[in-house]
Amino acid sequence: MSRDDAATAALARRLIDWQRQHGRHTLPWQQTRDPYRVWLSEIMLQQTQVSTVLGYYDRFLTRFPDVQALAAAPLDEVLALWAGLGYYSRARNLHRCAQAVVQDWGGAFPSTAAQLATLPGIGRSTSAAVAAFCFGERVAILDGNVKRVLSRVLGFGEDLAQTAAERRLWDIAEAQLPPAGEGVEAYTQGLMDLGATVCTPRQPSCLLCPWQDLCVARREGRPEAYPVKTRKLKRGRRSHALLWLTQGDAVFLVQKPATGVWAGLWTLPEFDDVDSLQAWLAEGPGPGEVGATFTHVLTHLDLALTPVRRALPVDSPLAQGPLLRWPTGRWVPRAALAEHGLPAPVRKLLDAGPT
DNA sequence: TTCCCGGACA
DNA sequence: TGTCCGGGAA
Repeated sequence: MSRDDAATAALARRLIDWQRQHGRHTLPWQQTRDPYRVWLSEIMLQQTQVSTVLGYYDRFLTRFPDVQALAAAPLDEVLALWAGLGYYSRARNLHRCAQAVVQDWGGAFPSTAAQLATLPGIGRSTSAAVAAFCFGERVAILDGNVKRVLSRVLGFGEDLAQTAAERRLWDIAEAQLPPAGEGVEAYTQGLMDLGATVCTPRQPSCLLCPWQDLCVARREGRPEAYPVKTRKLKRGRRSHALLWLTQGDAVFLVQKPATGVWAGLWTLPEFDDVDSLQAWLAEGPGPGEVGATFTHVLTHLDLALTPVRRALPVDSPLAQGPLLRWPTGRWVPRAALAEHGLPAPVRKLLDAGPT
């Protein structure tokens, strides 16, 4: 074993020891090697914080206790349980993946990272996490936490917006793995825990870090300078008026198309602007009440949304014919709202208002 | 309020 | 390479 190999092994060993003493061990998806449970948690944790996932994971598992139950469920029901988590293509791929596991793998997840990565919604990092946690495979993850931790400790200063730099960091992540048979599970969990609880994006707690004495970023006195990422995201801006039509206890909702923003979720009918919405109302029930505009931010888009509320009398004929303009539309009583997947801002809007 | 963060896929 | 969300920190 060369000196570098020895140093690498010592680094991994220290992280493993730290994870066992100071890492997280009681998250709901940690007391199991069941690939279904681990996979579900990893998909939910993509782009999403642990504290957010905690509110969804158990509920989802109660409704879909195994991959067969999930595969057999209607997509709408999966989306309804996913509503509020964001990135709804994850829920579609989750559903497709469950069906692939049942149809192509006899209902049991494949046991290698390479095979897992062929399934919908499972990329290189997620496949590695499942394979390491469930099957002990010696394979590297590289999610946002790990990019930060590794680039800091090793002083990796290349721009991760460049594909070549990212590829090199993947190679480094593989080279840092502990030797075979030496606890890849605790090592992988340790990287996640370190990134989530110690080596945070801002104000990292370096004094709690098992690698503090050899961390390049700390020695340089600027841990927050890593990882290096140039990003020039110019956000576009779009505005809509939302028709908030109620009748008694019910609200009129339409289902979004299968692609695009909030794919497959239920929302209020959209107009290009308040004027065109009011023009439509003027032909029927009369003007609505214009609410305050609020902004919803997506990765490349600022959505400015203005709700316009109008209540219809209980037996109004307008509740039927004119609404045929929206083929997917339906009246949803308050009690049935939970069965419909609503985007977070729409859910908040409806919860805040009357009816 | 505004800023910042984070994987997979077409 | 652009497209997908929501929450938490500043």
